[in-house]
Amino acid sequence: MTSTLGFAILAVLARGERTGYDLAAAMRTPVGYFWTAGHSQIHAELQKLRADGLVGFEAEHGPGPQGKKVYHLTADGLAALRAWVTEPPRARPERDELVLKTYASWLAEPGLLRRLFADQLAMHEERLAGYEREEAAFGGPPPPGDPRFGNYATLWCGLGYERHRVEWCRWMLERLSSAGA
Amino acid sequence: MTSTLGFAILAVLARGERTGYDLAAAMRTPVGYFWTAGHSQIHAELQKLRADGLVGFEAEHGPGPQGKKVYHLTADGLAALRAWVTEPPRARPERDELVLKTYASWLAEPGLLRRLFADQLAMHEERLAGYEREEAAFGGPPPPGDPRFGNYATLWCGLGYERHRVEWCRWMLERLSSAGA
DNA sequence: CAAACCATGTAACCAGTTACATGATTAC
DNA sequence: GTAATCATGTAACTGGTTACATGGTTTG
Repeated sequence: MTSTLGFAILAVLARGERTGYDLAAAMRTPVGYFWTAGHSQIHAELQKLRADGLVGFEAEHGPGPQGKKVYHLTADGLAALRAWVTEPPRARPERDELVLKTYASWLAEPGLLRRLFADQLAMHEERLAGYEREEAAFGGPPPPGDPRFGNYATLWCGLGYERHRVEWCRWMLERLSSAGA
Repeated sequence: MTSTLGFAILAVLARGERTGYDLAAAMRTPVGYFWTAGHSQIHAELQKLRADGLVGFEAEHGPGPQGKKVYHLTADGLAALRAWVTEPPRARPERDELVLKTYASWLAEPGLLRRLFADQLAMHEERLAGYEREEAAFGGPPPPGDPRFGNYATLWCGLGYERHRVEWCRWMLERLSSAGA
């Protein structure tokens, strides 16, 4: 029973062999935009994946007390990843603290509330601008089948999400202003 | 150090006294759209909130081996909730399994992938239609300061989110169709 | 030679889920 | 009377975070 984190690791490894350290870096950027994990979790998961025969490694001489291990997908690992990709995602409960605050926002001081949403708006506008720069660097979507299609399609999702968030923050600020201080 | 779940409970209690059972129901609908918890977690959290003096309860005779406890906010609880509402939300790591699958989608069979996104599209269209019906029932936003403002504003966020998701699924399907197979 | 980076691992803790356990009240 | 609902709690487990622990390699 491979966990979602396990598949996240397999998905990175499908693009080329990596050390645990490299995987941790990938789990910050770009995979961190939709799935994250610290290095301690990654090393533990790699041991499980290895026990299940989904990854293997070559030990190399390198830094640290244990040297380094370069992990790669096995044939079984690739097959498991391929099968997982098109299966419907397990529904996870939503958890959005800003929306929860919004639910209780009728209790808040209007000035402080406007400040909260103005800050959130600025943050999402900044992220959006960053994604737009990234998108421009692509110059159009790569074809499905190209690994870069995965990067582009997730970026496109991020663009849509940030736009939605920006619009919602602006809508909130309008509502909060029109009702006076 | 009250947890976010603690504030979710306080936010519900701010609208009126409730039993743990009632709180669990609220954590399914409507709060469940942005924060969820099972009843076991809620009872445990209520004990902590009580130890911190943020809630109190009246024991009543009722069903079950322990009777029932009707919880209410204390003055401290209301103050803590008010202070929390306008503080910036703690950044949580994103975890979106569908986007992770998308990242690995270059490996997938095109037909199965189209099926995945068609199903997701149908699901989000259905949710969107439901939210639109709810929105129509409001007949415009209540003023901030009205508890119903909280409900309306979170609903508006949900509407935007579902629209974004619908658009992204459609974009994916277009990309996947134009590339043949 | 010092700091930053590369590299792997364990342990303790916290949050959240699922399963177990009990039993009164209400509606049919 | 029986089933659904109301009602509260504990225990075991899983996933994830933070802190602890070690030490080699590279760059300035």
